[in-house]
Amino acid sequence: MAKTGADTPRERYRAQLREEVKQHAWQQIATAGASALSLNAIAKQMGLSGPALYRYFAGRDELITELVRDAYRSLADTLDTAAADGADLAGLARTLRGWALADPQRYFLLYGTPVPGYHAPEDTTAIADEIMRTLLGACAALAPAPAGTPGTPFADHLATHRDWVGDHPATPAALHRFLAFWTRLHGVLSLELAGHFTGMGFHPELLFEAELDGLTAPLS
Amino acid sequence: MAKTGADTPRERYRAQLREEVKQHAWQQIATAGASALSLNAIAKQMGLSGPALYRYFAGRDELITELVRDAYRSLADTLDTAAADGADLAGLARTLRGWALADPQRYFLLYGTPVPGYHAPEDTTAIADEIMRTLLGACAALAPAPAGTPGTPFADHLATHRDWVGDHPATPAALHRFLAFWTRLHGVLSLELAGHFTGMGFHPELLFEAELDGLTAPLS
DNA sequence: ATGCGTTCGTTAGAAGTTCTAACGCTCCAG
DNA sequence: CTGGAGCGTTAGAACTTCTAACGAACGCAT
Repeated sequence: MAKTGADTPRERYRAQLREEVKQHAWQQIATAGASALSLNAIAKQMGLSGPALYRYFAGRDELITELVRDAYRSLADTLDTAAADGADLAGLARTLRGWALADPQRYFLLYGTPVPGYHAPEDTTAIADEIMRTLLGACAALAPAPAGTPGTPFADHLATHRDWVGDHPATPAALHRFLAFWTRLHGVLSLELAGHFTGMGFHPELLFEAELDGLTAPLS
Repeated sequence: MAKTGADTPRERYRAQLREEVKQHAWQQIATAGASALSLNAIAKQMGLSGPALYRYFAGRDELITELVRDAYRSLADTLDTAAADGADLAGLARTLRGWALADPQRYFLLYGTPVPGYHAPEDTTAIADEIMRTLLGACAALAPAPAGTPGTPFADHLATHRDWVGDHPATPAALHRFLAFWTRLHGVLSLELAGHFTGMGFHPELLFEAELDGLTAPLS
């Protein structure tokens, strides 16, 4: 099952050193942001000199892509295990918040300001889709609105624009709920993590919970 | 009134060249992002060489700070004139969306991923406060909920945590509405501008309008 | 156990970047 | 018209990513 094929000592060493590089990179990102990531500094921290890291990463971009992949993987696993432990939509929301607060720059690496030229490779978007499916499942698992409740106009639009859903059997109302869930929680989280609430006096967690309340109730 | 005191020819020239630098900087930011902004490239584009720009900006950081200030000023003015033209909360929301779509990287410069070390100078946060006040005013101008409607729990919290409001006579419900307005619209906008909706098939504008509908109705 | 070849880490260097220092030139003010 | 302030230049330091060439170490196969 493990495709972590580290049979030969060389491959084992290689994998280990790559991990160590990534660990230093995360530390550097957390303290100075992703744009300030320096291969040279990492090499120096590890006791080797400059170009040595190019044996392990084709360049700065590949390292960052690898970090993005790991971050997506970490979030997907965190949400999946929470869901497996019986977390409902609200539980997943709090899990997401905890994950984001644990390392804001990691969250921003996934959902922050995009670099205009950069296009994410196929497999990272695949993990992003997995995350969406997990959350969408929790949205679909909520008790549906009582029969006769009129659907939202946007849900009607989603009923005919659900390419992104794949074969998930979610109702348009669930799709609308998922998009509201995603965008609202991202809105609160990203502004909080960016420090736009500091000095305002209120507790961001309470705003998060207030939004969550509106999200688990029937959508207006 | 105009503190734009460009009396002497030198000061006039200086101000003009600063503007030209900023114009090139915006162009460069729009195409490659703020992190890729290069003083050298701007100098080359303008026909002068490298260190010449240090007569006009103390460094890259001061240039970026100036751009942030201009961006805040632009957004504040755009919203203020819209409000002066009688725009209500929904109108201001659409104005905000138009402003953001016109130059996504400018929006991200204000509300995107923060640089861990950086602290915005006093005056930029003052303009940010002005923007908040404009939007808060539009929230307060909405028809209040019918008497007897129970306030949200978060509004109760805001009733005792309103340091940030200054002396604005907004009700706790209006404060809650403003925060929901800000975070929800930022959520939709930032994900849309970051390209996270591309390929999903639905129209982001309709999601924006759906969120706006929920925002102008009484909050849950 | 002993080559031999792959892989590793090194230094050297090119092409960038920001930013400082020192030097003329130009233009404006008194 | 002359002195000084301001402007733009080149030189250079200290960085960055990344390529190229070299020696050394390691492990696999014989």
